[in-house]
Amino acid sequence: MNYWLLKTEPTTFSWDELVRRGRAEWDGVRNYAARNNMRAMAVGDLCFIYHSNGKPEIVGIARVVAAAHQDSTDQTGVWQCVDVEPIEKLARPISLAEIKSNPKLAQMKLVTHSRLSVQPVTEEEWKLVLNATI
DNA sequence: GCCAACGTTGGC
DNA sequence: GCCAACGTTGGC
Repeated sequence: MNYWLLKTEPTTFSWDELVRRGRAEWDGVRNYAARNNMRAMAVGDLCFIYHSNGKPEIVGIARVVAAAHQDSTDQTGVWQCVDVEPIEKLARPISLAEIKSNPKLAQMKLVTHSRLSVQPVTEEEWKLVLNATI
């Protein structure tokens, strides 16, 4: 199983909205690197949900429930998305500042490739973030 | 295929 | 609102 991080602007689509819907297409991604990461996802993989813009922080965990398929908001056939469902909110959100200040997390794509909206997370990083919430 | 111009993202 | 980073576009 692999781990990922999905960015979203909460004013457009927030964690709470994902919980309200129960399941959602992670659509609207228009970046090749991000799309390729979604193609690499398998059902059962876990994703951090990250709120960008305003108050940057990881807020919750979602699970991939459908592998990459045609993005219903795209007419060109180029873009794809996965479906995810919310699993749980973090015990407390982990801010970008906190991630940057932790030397063990300084290599996260969130820090080194800050604009990539769908990114892989290593198992070690995943555990370190979860440990930080306790 | 290079690279300048331009648009977007997203932290601050 | 500013601006750095970076992806995309298009002329040559």
